[in-house]
Amino acid sequence: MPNPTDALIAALREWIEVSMRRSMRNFILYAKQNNMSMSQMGALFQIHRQGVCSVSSISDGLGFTSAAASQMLDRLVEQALVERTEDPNDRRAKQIVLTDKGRQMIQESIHAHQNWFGDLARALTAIEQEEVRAALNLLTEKATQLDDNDSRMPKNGAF
Amino acid sequence: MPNPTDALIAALREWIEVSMRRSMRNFILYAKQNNMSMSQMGALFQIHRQGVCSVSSISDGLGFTSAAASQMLDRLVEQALVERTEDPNDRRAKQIVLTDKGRQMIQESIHAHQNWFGDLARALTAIEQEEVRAALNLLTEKATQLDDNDSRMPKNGAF
DNA sequence: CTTGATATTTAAGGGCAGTTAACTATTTAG
DNA sequence: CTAAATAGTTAACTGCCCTTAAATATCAAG
Repeated sequence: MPNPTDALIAALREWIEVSMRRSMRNFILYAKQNNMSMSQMGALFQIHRQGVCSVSSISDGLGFTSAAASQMLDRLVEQALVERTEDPNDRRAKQIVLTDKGRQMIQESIHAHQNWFGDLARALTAIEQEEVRAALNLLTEKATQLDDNDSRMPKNGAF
Repeated sequence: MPNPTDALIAALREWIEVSMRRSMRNFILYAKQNNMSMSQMGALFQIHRQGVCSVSSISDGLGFTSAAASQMLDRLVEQALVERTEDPNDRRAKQIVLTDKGRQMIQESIHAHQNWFGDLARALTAIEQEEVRAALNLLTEKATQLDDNDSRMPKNGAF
């Protein structure tokens, strides 16, 4: 006996299943074409979200040791995707930022996993488009509020 | 000058960004806790979607060689997550199916990345829940039709 | 100034992912 | 029946991911 909330949860589940499959497929394809691992893409997104960050905030966000992050950064620096400079406020720490090339890779990967949105939008009538847009904006708003209140969802999370 | 379609695409982009981040974070966490790589989880989902499948359909779906798939299946069989038996119709081929343990892992991973849906649904009024549910069902329906017509989105895709 | 904590790096090593190449077994086509 | 194609496995190898342990440099507190 599904109440309205359960019905909505079921709808979320179905939509996330189909949308995740499409988006992840394109995203993984893009990563593979550019010889990037999931961890590397995760690190890039993490840095993108934070703007400037430390080695340990990357390792914390991705859930592995700072030694691993340091080594992965070696490879990202070598590919000129990120820059690693000394933090002037604390000379033990490093400041990690994306290079232009790194930012471009982020943008391309986002575009790659969203390249089917146009087809989907055009499959809807103008009225449907407006209704769906309103619903999605509402969901996004509430989910963002959840993020803000949720200790399990730190600002520095990758993806 | 955003027309309605562009506005919808923007709404999709925002929602997918926030929902993917939450869902993927939980999914990756679950995989890590069970010592599973992304490739292994992808293979498991692929087998789950197809019910019964061959080694080469897995390697095709995930985009690598059949040798790699064969080796990965060794590890999944060893963990008792999948079963590999001879195909009675074609004795060159193997039939790959999930074990109960494999199915359970799929279910748990889905539950892990959807454990925030309830919080989100309860943040909406009853009327909003119904509107959002209708919009999501519409999106799911149209996206599924896209899948059916889209050669880039084969049935056997992982994720 | 010394002691202890913090941030990062380096070194060594285990394990998985994925490749190519060679091989076996089976099926299909002529 | 034979030749070619197909399905999968195995072996050898490369490279990345990630770990622990130890080292370096800096900062912070007394």
